[in-house]
Amino acid sequence: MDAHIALAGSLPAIGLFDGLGRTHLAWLASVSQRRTLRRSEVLFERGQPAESLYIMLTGHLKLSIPSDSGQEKILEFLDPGDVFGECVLLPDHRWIATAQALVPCRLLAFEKQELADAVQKIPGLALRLLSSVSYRMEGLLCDIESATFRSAAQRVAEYVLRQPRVGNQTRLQFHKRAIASKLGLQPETFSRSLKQLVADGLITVQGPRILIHDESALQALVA
Amino acid sequence: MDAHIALAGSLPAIGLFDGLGRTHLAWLASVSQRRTLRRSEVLFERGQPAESLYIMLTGHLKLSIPSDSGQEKILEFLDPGDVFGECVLLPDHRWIATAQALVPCRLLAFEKQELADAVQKIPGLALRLLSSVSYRMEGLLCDIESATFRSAAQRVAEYVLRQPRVGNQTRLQFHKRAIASKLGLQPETFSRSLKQLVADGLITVQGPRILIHDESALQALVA
DNA sequence: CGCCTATTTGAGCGTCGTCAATCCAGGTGG
DNA sequence: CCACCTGGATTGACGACGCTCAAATAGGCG
Repeated sequence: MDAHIALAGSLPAIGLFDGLGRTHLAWLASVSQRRTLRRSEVLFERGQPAESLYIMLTGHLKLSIPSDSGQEKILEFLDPGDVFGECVLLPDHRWIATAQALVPCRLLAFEKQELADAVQKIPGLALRLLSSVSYRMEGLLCDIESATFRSAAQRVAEYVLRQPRVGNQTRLQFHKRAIASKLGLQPETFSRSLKQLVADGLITVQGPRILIHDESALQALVA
Repeated sequence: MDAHIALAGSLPAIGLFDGLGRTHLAWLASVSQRRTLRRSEVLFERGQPAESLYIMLTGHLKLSIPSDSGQEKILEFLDPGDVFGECVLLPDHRWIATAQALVPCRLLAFEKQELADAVQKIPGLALRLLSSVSYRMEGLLCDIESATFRSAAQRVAEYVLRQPRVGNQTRLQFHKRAIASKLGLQPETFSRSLKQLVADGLITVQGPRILIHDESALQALVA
C-alpha cells in the first residue's frame, strides 16, 4: 500500500529503527498501525489490558498515575521519537499509567502479537527495546533522586535548566500545573518557587517565557 | 570445569534462564563469574562505569542513591533470583545507583561482552531481560505512586501488608532505617508511624516482629 | 560485661499543602 | 473593536505533616 511505502520512508528517522535494513523496515511498516489523537484524548487508561507498543511521531502526551481523589502524578512527558509501552510483552499485562494527549498527536502502534513476531524476526530489536526501557528507567531514577533530596525551588531550577534554550531564553512547553505535577509539587508551590527564583534575580518570567539571568547561580542552587 | 557443571545445575532455578536448553545453560555457566560479597561490601558505586549484569543467588542487597549530605535513598532491596544491571548494555554507561550487600551475598556476574554474545546466541534472552526490566520499572512506578499519594502511616501499613506472613505474624527483614529510606521517610517518622498503627490496635511490634491484628483495617487504611 | 549502633521519644520548627479569593490571558460572540 | 467568559495562574492566610536536633533507651556483638 502507498501508506506503507510512505511510512517505511519515515521509519528510519525513529531511533528505535535506526540502521535497520529496508526489508525489515518495510515489514515493520506493514504491521504497524497509525494512530492519531486529539488534544486531551486518552490513548489508554490505567487498569486496561495492554495491547500495543507505541512510538510517538508528532505531538506530546503525558504518562500519569491517577489517584482516587482526582489528583494525578505525571510520570513523564513523551515527545516525538519516544517509545513507550514496552511492558506490553509481559503476559496478561495491564497498564499502570494512563496516557493522554497534551496536543494533537500522531503515533505508531504495534500490537502485541506483531511485536512478538518482529522481535523474533529482527535480530537486535529486542536489544533496542531493552535499551529504550533502561534509558527511561534511568530518567525515573533521576526524578526520584530529585524528589527525595531537593527542595521545591531546586527542582524548579533544575527543570528550567533542562529546557532547550535559545540564547538565554527558554520556555515552559506545558501547562504549569502539568509541570508542577511532574516535579511532585502543587501548582501553588510551583508558582511560588518560580517567584522565588525571580526575587533572587536568577530569572524573569513572562507567562511561559523565561529569561535566564544567572545560569551558574541556578546550577549552584541545584547542586 | 567442575564449578561450571555445578553451576549449570543451579541455573535453571533462576527465572531468567528458566526453560533454556542444556547447551545454552552450559554456555552461560561457562561465561558467568561467581561473586561473593561480605556484609556491607559495595558491589558497585554510582558514577563507576558499568561492566556487568548481576543475578542474585543468595543474600540481600540494596540499590540506593547517595546524596552529597550523607543521606541515601534506597530504591530497592534485591533478593535471590533478582536480576539487575541490565543497563550495562547501554554504551559507555555509568551506574546511577550504588549496590551494597546487606548480608553476605553470592551472585552471578556476566560481563558486558559476554552478555552481548549471549543475547546474540540465545534467542529470547533479550526478551527475558526486557521483561525483567519492565517488571522492575513497574515496581518503581508503584513506589512513586505511594510516595506521591499516601501518608507516612499509609506507606508503612502498605509495606507491612506486603511482607511474607506466617499466620498473622510477619517480620521486617531489614533494618528499620533502611525500610524507612525505601519508603521515603526518616527513621523517626517510620518509628512514629508504626507506633500509630499500634495505638490504633492494628498491629503489635516487638523489635522486627509484627503481629497483625486487623488486616482488613490495614488494607482500608492503605486504600 | 561493655561498647557501639539502632531505635525510640520528645520538642520545636519549616516546608509544603489546602482553601479561597483574585488576577490574567485567550478565545468567543455581540 | 470591545465586552464577556472561562480556565489557568497567582497570591494570601493558615495548618499539618514530616523533618531536625537532642537525649534517652534498647539491642546486638565482640
